[in-house]
Amino acid sequence: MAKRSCSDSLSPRKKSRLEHPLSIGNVASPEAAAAVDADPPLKKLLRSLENVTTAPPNSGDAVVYWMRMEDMRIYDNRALAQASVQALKDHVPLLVFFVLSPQDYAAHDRSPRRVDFTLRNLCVLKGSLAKLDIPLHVTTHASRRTLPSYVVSFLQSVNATRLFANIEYEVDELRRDITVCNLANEAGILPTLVHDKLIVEPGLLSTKQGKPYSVFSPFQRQWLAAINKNPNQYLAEAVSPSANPPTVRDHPILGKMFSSEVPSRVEGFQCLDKHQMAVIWPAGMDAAREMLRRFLRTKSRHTQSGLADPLGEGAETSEKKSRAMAYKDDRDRADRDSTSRLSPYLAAGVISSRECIRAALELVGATKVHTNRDTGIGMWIQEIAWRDFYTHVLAAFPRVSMGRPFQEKYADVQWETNPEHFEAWRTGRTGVPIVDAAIRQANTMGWMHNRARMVAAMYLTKDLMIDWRLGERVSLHAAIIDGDLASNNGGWQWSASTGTDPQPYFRIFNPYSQSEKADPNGDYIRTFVPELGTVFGPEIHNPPAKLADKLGYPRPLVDHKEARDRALRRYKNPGSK
DNA sequence: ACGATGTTTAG
DNA sequence: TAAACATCG
Repeated sequence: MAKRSCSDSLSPRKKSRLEHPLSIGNVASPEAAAAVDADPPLKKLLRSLENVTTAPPNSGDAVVYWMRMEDMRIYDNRALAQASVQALKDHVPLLVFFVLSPQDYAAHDRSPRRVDFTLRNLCVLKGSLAKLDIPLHVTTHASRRTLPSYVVSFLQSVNATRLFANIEYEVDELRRDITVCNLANEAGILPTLVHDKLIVEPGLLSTKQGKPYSVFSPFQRQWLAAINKNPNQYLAEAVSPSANPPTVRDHPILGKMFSSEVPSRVEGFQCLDKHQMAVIWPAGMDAAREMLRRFLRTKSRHTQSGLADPLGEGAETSEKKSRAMAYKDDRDRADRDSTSRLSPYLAAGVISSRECIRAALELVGATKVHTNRDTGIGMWIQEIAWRDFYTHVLAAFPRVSMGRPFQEKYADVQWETNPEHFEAWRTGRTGVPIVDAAIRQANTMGWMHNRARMVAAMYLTKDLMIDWRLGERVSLHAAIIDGDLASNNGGWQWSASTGTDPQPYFRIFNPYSQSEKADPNGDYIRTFVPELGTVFGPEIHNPPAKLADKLGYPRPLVDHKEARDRALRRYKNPGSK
């Protein structure tokens, strides 16, 4: 069973496993959580970088860019850009290094699909880098504990002078990188870690009291102001890496790396529908850019079934609204190809969010970033702001990823522990069509429409009253190809009302009215819930028991109104039944 | 990034 | 009479 993130940081005494027949993983004690928040690992990393004492080395055989599973691209990649500039300056070749770390993937509940997506992207990158005579060396290292020393001995084995990497903001990754920096420093290798994932780096924005933002709206205001004040800083494209001198291929160690293979699998992460995933989510920057172009430039097209055709070209549009332009009105429609579908690419860093914003601004001829015009583009840029926000929250309040609710007052909310209910939710057999369609979409596509995510998550946490942490783990672990710890955690805590959302606990979706809005004709439901494939009337949103029985579709597990009252009761008075 | 319910308004 | 709006949870 996978362990929860950061578990190894807690003393065994302070580990408290909630009494729960369903494993939600380890939950940090309030004291441990407070301690991590008081001095977040990101600050520690930045401090240890300041303390690096190594003098810039002037001889060696390589500058190394260590690519990780969240920055898998060559273009607009800050660490890679800096590494390349430095390599050129130092007259040494640039080497790209990647370590597959199965224990980390297990600890972070990565899905086999996500791991497979990583491998597929590595294959594409290997070829693209080779064209620049840059070797990509991919290895597997089983033990996450010894990974830092493994990385540093690799650096020594290629006689590296410098190490470049983009910062990963998860707690375990930050702690790993602190150790790597210290070890590299001791070994005389100069480490450089840079902010790259977000438009605005974590820690930069703060309230008038100097505290990190914990509410989205004011965060977004500041976020926009910062970007518009200095767009060149925040939206600039990082320089593309220069080619190595071709003589690198003669180097006894680096030369061999051109012919080494990217592993085809990672032990314990067998992806059973590799081929289908490769069709829906092709790897590589070209695929990501094509996805972006489709969103910005084409009008959505729907298949006969009503399911948005994930690979359909769409109609190139000049006058008609593109999908991006229609985003404001269409984004809550689960039955349409209404969203960009870029999340797998953004999560893996195959495309940068900077590039997304640049392309969106260019489309509407705007020079300022805004989120409130009626072009649709503004609403889409807001989604990128949410992405930044949740990583800022994770960086400033790392306990949210250690099993703690952002709002501690909800730490004692009583959760139901019915394993049959959880199993029904996980497999898409809750008897609520929109919820089941959502879950089954994730199980078949590795991806879920954003509105469907909210509806499905809200149903688990408020109707079934099952712990959000279980949903958080399972959604990443089982099916989803686009898992990002910060966004996933933020989304789940939003759904569970334990998060940063200042709206009170009574934000409870009515799954049936949500269904009518997200899927007015039932196309989405019929596509993913074949039992209901012959139901065309409005009853598809909530099939009468007789009809459900006849079609072999399950009856609802709970009555929504009763469940709603139960949730209201429990949140009003955490600890009560 | 809400829902249920009651009240007002447009037609 | 239904859609829009306001209020409260």
